[in-house]
Formats: sequence, structure tokens, C-alpha cells
Amino acid sequence: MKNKRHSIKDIAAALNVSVTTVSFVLNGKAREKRISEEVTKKVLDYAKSINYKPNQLAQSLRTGRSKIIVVMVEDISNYFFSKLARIIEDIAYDKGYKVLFCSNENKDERSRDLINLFRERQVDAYVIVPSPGIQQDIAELVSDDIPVVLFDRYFPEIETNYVIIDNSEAVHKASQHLVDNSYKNIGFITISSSQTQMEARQRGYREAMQANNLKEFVLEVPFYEKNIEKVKELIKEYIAAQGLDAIFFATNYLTQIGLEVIRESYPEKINEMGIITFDDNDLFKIYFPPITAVSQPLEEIGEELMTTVLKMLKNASDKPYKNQKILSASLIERNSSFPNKSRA
Amino acid sequence: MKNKRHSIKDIAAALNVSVTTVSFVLNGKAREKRISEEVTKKVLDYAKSINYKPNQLAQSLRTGRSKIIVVMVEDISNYFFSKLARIIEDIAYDKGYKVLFCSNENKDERSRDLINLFRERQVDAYVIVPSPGIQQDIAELVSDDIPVVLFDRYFPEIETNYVIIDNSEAVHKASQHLVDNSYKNIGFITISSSQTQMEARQRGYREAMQANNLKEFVLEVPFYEKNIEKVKELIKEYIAAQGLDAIFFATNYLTQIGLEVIRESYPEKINEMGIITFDDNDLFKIYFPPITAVSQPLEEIGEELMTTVLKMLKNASDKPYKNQKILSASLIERNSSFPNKSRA
DNA sequence: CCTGAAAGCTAAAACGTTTTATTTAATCGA
DNA sequence: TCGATTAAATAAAACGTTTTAGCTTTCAGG
Repeated sequence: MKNKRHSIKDIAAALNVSVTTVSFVLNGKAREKRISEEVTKKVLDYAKSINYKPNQLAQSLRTGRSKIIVVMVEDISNYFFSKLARIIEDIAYDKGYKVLFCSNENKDERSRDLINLFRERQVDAYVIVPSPGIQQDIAELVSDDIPVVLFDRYFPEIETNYVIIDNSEAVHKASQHLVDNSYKNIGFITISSSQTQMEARQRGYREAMQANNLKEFVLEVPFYEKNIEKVKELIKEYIAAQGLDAIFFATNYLTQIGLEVIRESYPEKINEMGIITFDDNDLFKIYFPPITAVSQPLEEIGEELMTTVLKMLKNASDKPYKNQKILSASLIERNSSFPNKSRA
Repeated sequence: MKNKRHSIKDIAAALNVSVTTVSFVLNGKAREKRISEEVTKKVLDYAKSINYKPNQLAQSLRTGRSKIIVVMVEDISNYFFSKLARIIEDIAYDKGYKVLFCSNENKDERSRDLINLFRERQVDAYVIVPSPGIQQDIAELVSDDIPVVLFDRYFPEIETNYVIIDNSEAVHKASQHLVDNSYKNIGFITISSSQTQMEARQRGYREAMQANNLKEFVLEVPFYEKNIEKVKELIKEYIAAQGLDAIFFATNYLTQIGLEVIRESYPEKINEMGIITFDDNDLFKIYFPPITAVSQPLEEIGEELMTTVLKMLKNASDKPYKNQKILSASLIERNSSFPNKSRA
């Protein structure tokens, strides 16, 4: 049966009251607008009986609020982001919001396109992993009083809310863990990037090396290098050149390439070298050897992001909600960072 | 500068024409509605000069179309689905559609909740990976003339469009590959489920065994078993009991658990046993040994899904677009299914 | 009996479009 | 010259809400 949808008008007509009354009642303003108990009940009952659901489009048009939150990440198919998406999704639906996920591929142009796209579509709020040069556009959103929360990285120069983790502390601690396990020549493979999270990670590594009077071996892969073979070549040469006994990979992406290089070119090293990766992945647990990983607190990040965004939406722009949160990552110790433990 | 948004009315006022005229011109109906070249150009130019963008909410309210497509998968944080999401996202934005991703966890109740949620929000179309008992609700969508495309699995009993892969053929071929590599006792670990894709996979395996006169060893893990330890136990016993020289894992999830079991309990076997998994994952490539995988054609699936949905949206309900597509998966041969190849 | 306030309800405008029906002016054919 | 046609444009309704500003009715107090 193709039950055409009921409108407020239908209810009003059926009960012989005005549309206004129905609207007041359904919006819980019966008291405030002094609608009688009797009428209130009548409306409520009837609405329930026909299973009335308001037309959200009309509601949005009138109120200017779409109940849509955009979550823009670097790549939704990335383990970290997709796990987080799953968490955010649950919270949002629970609160009556829809979430639009999109990927900016860490490119400014794409970020800009997406932001513009969504501004046209009166999205209510933005949760963004910003690409490097998108500062200006973020600042504009903020100055237009549109709720924005950044995460994973941020721009120190602009006043925004953000949820990040203490990257340098996390890497420092993890590096120290390698040192404690008597690795001496610890390499750090990262991406050449001035984004806050990458700089912090490198800083954490360098500080740990300095604190232990160890030599620093940093390989910065050009971040614009899309050719995986080129990257593999770089890593291969790097491993060959330095006499490393451990490697810290600053991103999951690099870990994957790095492990591939090791498997292809230095298979004997896989059980000798200390290995730590930034960002965990289910599969690292079952690797041979299981890979030690710096793991971000996904649940916590997701919750923090959503409560922030929801509070920003609730608070008027004259008393903005301020929240700049720095969470801690944890180190999941697995065999790959212990020289003695059985490696298989 | 907080540039308040322009409306059609603003344009009309500025140019001294009617709102109607502006609307016609902007919708490309100038010709059809015989608006003069002169006025048409004037409107177009002005609209461009102020960078006019229509209010989509108002548009949607009037036309009844929201330009939103829902993509409901089992779990958006699953590798296969998140990769696919990334592909769908691109196509959709390109065509002016937004995509709402959501996860039903393969549970009927959650599926139903989500479908109801979205029906209230006048979503235009649905791309769904259906949970086992959601048949009725899907049938309702279809009978209400709402575009739906199923994928990954489908319901043979109801007339829907779908995009699936030939699971039985894919598994048959992959099993044959094991046989060709002289494995004799090939186990098949799957989930107890009557969903089309799982039945087809098991069928493929059984047919291959029969064709080669080999014994069938199937382990069906109860699909409702959420306790991972229990599942590990089952797999562990299974491996101990049968004298297997190869295992075919019917889902990625089982592969991960299975590899964990092997690592923990039978580490010596990892380099002896033939292993094949259904659904690839970037990390299988760098595993020790690299894992042979049945790989679904993600791009193709994504494109097929989107063209189907877009065509359904375009075609009127009196001449519905019909598309039931069965694609082929490919076998990515890696070391884990070759007894002779170096395994590291 | 009148006044003013309170209680209870509602008409109508507004949000920004699309679309139907209509108006006006110009042109044409005979 | 007149009626008919066509070209060009538009007024107004509609989509389904929310919200402002009023409108009745009742009743207490003087």
C-alpha cells in the first residue's frame, strides 16, 4: 500500500484544530504556548496513531538547519579513519544527525571543492582533517560562525576547536621503548611535511634519541611522491646505507611499503630488526612477527569530536563553546620491538 | 565578510524581471519557455557574477528530491566496504549527489531502523548490503518505487536490481588452484549462514573438491558467535583434528582469526600450509608469506552500482531500469598457495 | 456591568524554490 | 480591420514546516 505521507495539515484537518496548534504540540511547546492538556493529548495521540514523521526538508528550510554534519578525512578507506567513521556514525545517528563522510586526499583543492559544495547545501557543522594549505578556508568557516572541529592535525595560528593526540609524546615514549630494548641504531622513516602531526612525531623521535645520546637517522620521503616504486627504492637504499637495527615508521602507509621492501629485499632482517609503526591495524597483530604499534584512542577521539561539535551546535555564537583537546596514544607492544622474544 | 546568500528573488529584483523568469533561465528552460535571448543572457551573467547557488533544501522541498543516496553496508570500517565507499563517493559527488554511508552490522533490526530513518528524510535511493532477514523491508521499498540496488548478496525471491560477483565460480577456481598446486586435504572455514554469497562460496568449494575426488572438510563457525576466543578455539580444534595441508577462509574476518590461531598455536605450519582468503587486503601482500586472495573488482562494482542507481533515478517508474549484474572476481596468486615457492 | 488580564487557540507570513495558468503585447492572415 | 496566433513574461500556488502577532473567550475584580 503506497501510504502517502502525512503532513501537519492532515493532522490539523482531522482534529479540527489549526496547523499552528499541531506544530506547537509536536514541538513540545504546548505548555509554553498554553495549549490545553486536552488538545495536547489529542494531537499527540493522533500523531502517534498515524505514525506521523515531520518532513525534514521543510523543517530545514524553515529553520535553516539541515541536521547534517560533514566529516572530511584524508581517505575514508584508511583503517584509522574508517574505524573512526564507524564510531562517529553511531553517535551522530543517535543524536538525530546524519553524517556525510568524504575524503580530501590531503589535497587543498579537493578540500576546497568539498567545503564549497557543502556550504551550498547548508550543512550544520564540519569535522575536518585539514589538508596542509586549507587554513584560509577553515578560518572563513570559523569567522562565519559555522561550527568546525579539526582533528589529527590543526593550525596553531587560527582559533579553532580541535581534537588531536600528543604525537611527540607518543613517539618519544615508543622510541624510548626501542632504546630500552637495547636497539642502538634506530631509524625514523617519515614524510616530508610541515603538518603539525608529522612535525610532532619527528620531534618526539629526535628528542628521544638526544635524550639517549643516540644518533638520529631520519628519512623524509617527499610527500608529493605518488610513485610507490620510487618510495620503495628510497626506503631500500636507506636501509642498505645506514646500519640500522630498528625502524620507526611514522605512518601506516610507510609501514606497509617498508614491510614490503623488507620482505622483498631483506627477508632475513624481518626477524632481527626492531619495528614500530604509527597507527595500529588489525592485521599487525597477526603479522610475523606481530608489529608493535602506536595506537590512537579511537573511541575517545570519536566521542570527543562529537560532543564538541554537538555542543557548538547548541551554543549560540555569542557564547561559543571552546574545546581544544590533546589526548594520549598508547603503545601496543608486540614482538617486533623485542630482540629476544620469539619472533614467529 | 559575512555575505548573506543570494536567492532567486534577489536576482529577480536586481534585474527587474520575475522570479519565474529567473527560475526558468537557471533551469535551462529558457528556450522551451521562450525567454528571449537577451533576458536569458542577462540573468545568466548576473547569476554568475554574484556566484549564485540555489538553496538545495528549497529545491528539494519543492521537487521532492533530496539528491542524497544512502549506501548501507555491513561495516564501513571493513576493508572491502571502505575501499568501495571511496569509489562510490567520487562518482556520486561528480554527479551532484551526496552519499550517506551507514553500517547495519548485518543485523536486521539495525537495518530496519536505518531504512526507516532515511525514509523519513526523503532520501532518493538506496544501495544496500542486506542483512539476512530484511527481505520484507526491501520488498516494500521496491513496491513503493524507491530505487534500490543490492550488492554483495541478494534475495532471489524478490525482484530487485543487484550487483554481485560470481562467488561460487570464484571459489571453485581458487580451490582448483590449490588442487593444481598438489594440496590434497583442503579445508574450508566459513560461517554458518544461508545468505546467498556464503552459500555460493561453499558450493564453489564443494564442487571443486568433488570434481577432483577430494574429501571435503568444512568448518562452519556459528554466525552469531561474537566471542572471538570461542571462534579461535573452534578453528584451533579443527586444524588439529583434520590432517589439512591447506585452508580456504571464506571471509576476511575468518582469515584474520585463522592466521592468529596459526601464529599462536601452529607457527611451524604457516610456511607449509596452503592458504587462500576471500577478499584481499593491502596487508596480505606484505604478509609472511604473502597471502593468496580472491579479489573482488572494486572499481567495477562501484561503477556498476552507481550507474544502476543513477539510471533508476532518471527513469520514470513506468519504465523501470532493470539491471542484475554478476561480475567476476579474480585470484591474486601469492606465495601462500604454492608449496614450493620460497615462503618468506 | 465594565475592564483588563489570562487562557486557549489560530491566521498568515516566511523559508527559497518549481510549475501551472494567465496576462500582455506584438504579429499575422485574410 | 479584426480575430487568431505567437512570443515573452509573470502572478500565484505549492512543497511542509515554524513562528510572529493577534484574535476570541472567559473570568476576576471593582
